[in-house]
Amino acid sequence: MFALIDCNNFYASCERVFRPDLNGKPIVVLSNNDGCVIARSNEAKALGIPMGAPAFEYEAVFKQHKIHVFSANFPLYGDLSHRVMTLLGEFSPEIEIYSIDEAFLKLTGFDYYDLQAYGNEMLQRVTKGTGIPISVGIAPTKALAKVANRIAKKYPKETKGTYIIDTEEKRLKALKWLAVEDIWGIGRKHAARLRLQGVKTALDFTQLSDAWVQKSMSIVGLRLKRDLEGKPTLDLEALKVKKNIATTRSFEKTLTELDQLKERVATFAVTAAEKLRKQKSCCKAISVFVHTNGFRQDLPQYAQNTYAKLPYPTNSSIELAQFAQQALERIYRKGFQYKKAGVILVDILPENQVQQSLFENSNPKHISLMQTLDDLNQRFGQQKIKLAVQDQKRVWKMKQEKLSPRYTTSLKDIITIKV
DNA sequence: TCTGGGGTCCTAGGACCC
DNA sequence: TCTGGGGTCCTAGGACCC
Repeated sequence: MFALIDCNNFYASCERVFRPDLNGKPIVVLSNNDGCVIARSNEAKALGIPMGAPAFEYEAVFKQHKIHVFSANFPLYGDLSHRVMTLLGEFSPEIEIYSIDEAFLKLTGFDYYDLQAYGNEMLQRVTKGTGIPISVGIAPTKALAKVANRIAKKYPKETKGTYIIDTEEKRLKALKWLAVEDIWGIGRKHAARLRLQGVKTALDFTQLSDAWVQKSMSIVGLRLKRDLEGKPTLDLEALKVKKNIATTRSFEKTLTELDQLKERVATFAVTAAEKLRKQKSCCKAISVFVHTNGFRQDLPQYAQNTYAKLPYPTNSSIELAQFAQQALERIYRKGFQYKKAGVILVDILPENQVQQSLFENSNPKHISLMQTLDDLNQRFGQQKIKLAVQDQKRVWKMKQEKLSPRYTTSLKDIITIKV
């Protein structure tokens, strides 16, 4: 059996951990730059706030219903996620951390366990240990565990947060209940196509012919079908090193000058390089893009990206910042108001598999330099040590007007208790 | 009239996830 | 005025190899 554990309204729940006064109150969390809604508590969902709602359009609604609005606080969410995963890891030797708020556990050898009780135990442990509410779905395959989890979440009272699909009868009932567009792995496009075929539920989907599914949805669709049929097809996946590493941001105010963009792109390259070194990799190529605000059709639009093979593999912030700036110069055009830019490191390989070249290599001194840089930044705070090309005056601040404290990752934000 | 067979690598585009 | 960010996998087709 597989268990899928999913944190309920994760970001909103994180904001409540140190603010118990917000229990039962509507909460939304905004994306970077306080742009749009990326998480909602149940109360906010009930008020009809959609996912992705632009914050400026909903300001009046937030006010009217006294909705508590937060800027995204990713250090807090990342830390609480880590705590949740650590606790879940106690429940099975085999765990796959699927996303920041979800994990699969493989329950091999649990035949004589009361899984309902086991799910309840997970729930108690995580709630007590972190304050984050979770739902547990248990079933013979990953796709069915996803379905079971959905049921647990939808009917918290009846299921007490844990639902198990362990009989053919329950499987059929669950699949009949699940709308085709809500199946894990079926997105908007496929759902629309399936609807045209008369497929309304997950059960209908499993009754299509293998050939049709494979032809129109590739092997991915076929695997999913088998998994939903209760034939274990998808297995736990090991933690993999990333094949792409991106740092991209929208700007609060548009930029027009090359120098301004160069500073941003250098900073993005530095951030991406830090992530690259963290997984002990180098990259052989880089991609840089810029674009104007696509929502402003009244302004001249420009969007361009470029891909550059590097002369040698590297993970040095200094070298990558230089290459990123050179790439930017090739695509920059004067006369546009730029809204967003990004750096994506591609062609990633482990740093111990880098081929030395006879002619040109990454500066070997940068290895210890980057190590020192990372150590200092780790100790004294993110990007305390910067490159000279980066903004020294902190001109570029993200719009984060409703940021909560970093309760668990910053000593100065730690809560004080008055006795 | 008739023109082999079996591969790999790369890229763009499409689909999906959280 | 204001609209997020970061990933994965699969397929088809072209170029190329022996």
